[in-house]
Amino acid sequence: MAERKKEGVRRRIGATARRAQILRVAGDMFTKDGIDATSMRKIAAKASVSTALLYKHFADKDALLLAIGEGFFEKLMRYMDKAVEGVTDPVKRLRIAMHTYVTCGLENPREYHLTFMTALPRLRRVGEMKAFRERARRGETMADEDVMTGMRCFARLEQAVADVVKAKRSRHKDVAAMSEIVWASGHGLISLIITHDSFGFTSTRRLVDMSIDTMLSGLLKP
Amino acid sequence: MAERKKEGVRRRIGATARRAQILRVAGDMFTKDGIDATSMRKIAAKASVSTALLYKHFADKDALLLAIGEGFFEKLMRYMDKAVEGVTDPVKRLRIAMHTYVTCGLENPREYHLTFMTALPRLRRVGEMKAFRERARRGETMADEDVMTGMRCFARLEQAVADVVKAKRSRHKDVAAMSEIVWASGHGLISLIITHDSFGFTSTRRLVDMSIDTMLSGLLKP
DNA sequence: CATACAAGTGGACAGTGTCAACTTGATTAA
DNA sequence: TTAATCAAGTTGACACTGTCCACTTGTATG
Repeated sequence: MAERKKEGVRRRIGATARRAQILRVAGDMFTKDGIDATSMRKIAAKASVSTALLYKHFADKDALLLAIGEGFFEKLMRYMDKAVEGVTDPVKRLRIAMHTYVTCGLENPREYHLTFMTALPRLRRVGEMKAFRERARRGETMADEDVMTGMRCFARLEQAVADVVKAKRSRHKDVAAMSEIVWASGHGLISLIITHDSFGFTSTRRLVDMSIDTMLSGLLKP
Repeated sequence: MAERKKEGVRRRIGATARRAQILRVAGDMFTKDGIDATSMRKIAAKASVSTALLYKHFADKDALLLAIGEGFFEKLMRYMDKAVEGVTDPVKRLRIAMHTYVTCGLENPREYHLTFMTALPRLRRVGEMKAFRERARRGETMADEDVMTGMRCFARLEQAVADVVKAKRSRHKDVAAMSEIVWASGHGLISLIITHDSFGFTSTRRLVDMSIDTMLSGLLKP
């Protein structure tokens, strides 16, 4: 056996390392070329690995997508934690949290799009939701974990809102509702800007500032 | 030739009628089963027509999706026009316009998802945008027309905002920016509610009302 | 009746997600 | 050293996809 195939060599690097490598490669390709244009075969080729191996690490293409989204959630959370660090005034904290969320989305449009406008909707999409729920019920640990980072991310925002309420600076007291509203306005702003870029009558900077100001003066006591 | 094939009979119904029929069938299937699960072949089968015929009426699958979105824009516009009819107070008009937009989105989640969260992003998606722009430049009348209804829809909102500004009831005077903010908050609310339905701490009704109230009290003079 | 054109079809091409069945490399136990 | 074991990796197939060229057919008009 002096000779051996050049292609098809099995370089073993360990399961977790391979998983990370696949995530890196796939993430790059999805964000650069789009989801539909990035096939499992192409990902496998770029990772110098067989297509079937992808399916040993991820249940299907959507699961891969979702795992990439996870990464962005964590990035976002690090951003937000760092930004509010040391700021004590609750209103300022909330303003900074909102600003950071929007900025992070606008600065990483491809990742934001992938995570909040494609990966999650893909799972929740009407007609696929039921399948997803059943899959989760059948206990594929993946599901719980994946939803969690998103939850923890939202919890940060909720905490900021709760602090404002506790300081009696807000008009209402319903922390959950207020948080959802704040998130919605930020999310709407990001998704409209990064997809309908032809609506650029107003500079992005001004739009973001105005939006956050408007939201805050609507929420806070006069 | 006494005998003739049962399958493959060519029933001619005219180009516009066929186009409408295809749109109807495809719209139903896309909203019911999702985009990926609805193939061109399945659409063709349900419309009792050959697959190739679909491509005589629509350049590709995305064009078909976009045309369906068009239909929803028109529906939305009719809703909004009817809702503000006869209302003279500009602030009330704006509130009603916002409410109608959100309600329409929530009541037609599949169509909204298709139009604002899939069809348009599909074209604008990073990496495909360039191709779309080139296609448009090569003068495929379709493109201009399709963008237009969306524009006209947004123009309605802008008019409502402009009236509020004209009546000197608003804090700011930048109509374009205000309109974009208002749209963003509504869009964010709809898309979060229809995809992340597990965030149902707050009732949808309350969330919508609170969101619009907050937005308005942020925009209007105290 | 011939002709011309719109409306419609068949079948192929290259590519897709997925997975059962198999092979290989490294680590342990005798 | 050798045998056994099991995770890590591959081959090759299946049924399907979007797309489109070359062709046929219906119908209205001169």
